[in-house]
Amino acid sequence: MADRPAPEHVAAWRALLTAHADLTERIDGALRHAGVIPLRWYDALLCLYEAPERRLRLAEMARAALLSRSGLSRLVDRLEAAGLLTREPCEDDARGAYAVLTPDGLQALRRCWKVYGPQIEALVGRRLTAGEARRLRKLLGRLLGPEARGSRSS
Amino acid sequence: MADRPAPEHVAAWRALLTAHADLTERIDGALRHAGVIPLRWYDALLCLYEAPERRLRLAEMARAALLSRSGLSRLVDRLEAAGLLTREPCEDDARGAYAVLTPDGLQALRRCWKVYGPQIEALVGRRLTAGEARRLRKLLGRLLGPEARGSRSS
DNA sequence: CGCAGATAGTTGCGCGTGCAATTATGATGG
DNA sequence: CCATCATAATTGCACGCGCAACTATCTGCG
Repeated sequence: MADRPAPEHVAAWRALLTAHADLTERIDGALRHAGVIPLRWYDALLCLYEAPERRLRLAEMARAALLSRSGLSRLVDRLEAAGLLTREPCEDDARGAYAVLTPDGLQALRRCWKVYGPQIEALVGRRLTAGEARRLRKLLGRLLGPEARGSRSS
Repeated sequence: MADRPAPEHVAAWRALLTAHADLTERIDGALRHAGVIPLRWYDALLCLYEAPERRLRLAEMARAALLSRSGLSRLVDRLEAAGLLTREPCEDDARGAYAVLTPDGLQALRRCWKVYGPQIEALVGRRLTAGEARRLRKLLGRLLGPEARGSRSS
């Protein structure tokens, strides 16, 4: 019942919180200082960039960008106002809409990467070897798992 | 100049963002659902709990709780309004103030842990062995480092 | 066909946050 | 002793977010 977690697990979780807060702040600060789009915008636009035809349904985009639907809706408002993407109606389903990356959006993405890339290199690349980074990615990936519900099933 | 990061490092960074967003959302949801204090409040109160005499200068607390000063100031307002801590003037320095944990605050901390602990166990403990958790913590810890300023030197 | 229920997206609302400016106090130098 | 600058904390402001409620459309069943 109590399910008390082991100290190692708590420490790992707290390290995750700290590392995230620290790195996010530094990177976002660097982006702001350089006058390029913020991290959230980058993430959202990158989702489009990686999608087939550089377009996504808004709900997909919300999932990919780790945002709530309403949050995404407003973000798309801002990105559209900035000319970095456009909304396009969906032909199959009149309720739905696509967000489509514009040339300006692609350019913003590239400009941002000129700052973002070096930041990742400075904050991650210089601190971890390639092998360590792979291990880190794997360990973090395990935390997402399919509900980890070995719980009972088996 | 370009400092392009290796794909492994980018993947690790993205995994960190994803894992943080996913776990934070789940845990905070569980806390809200259980009607206990949210994660931020817990973190802040825990800083006090771990401090000598269960009191901290507000600036220290801001650092420990990963918040800006203004953010912390408002958070302390809310926590004080909820009776979970009190502000006490600092004798050495009339500008400063301490935040001090109250008995109610301690109780809130314990109640929250009853939900938070099992969540960590479910989301981290069941997915990583103790050894893996230790490795994860170490890798994440390396990301904070002392500015990793080999920068140029070499 | 027509209505109930599900689904896509948007909007009202309140909250929490950071930045910049402000207030109050401490430290330093003429 | 007073002026100057640094520091601790708070406050004005605008922004971004999620939840819940809403509108519009699609789906299925009688």
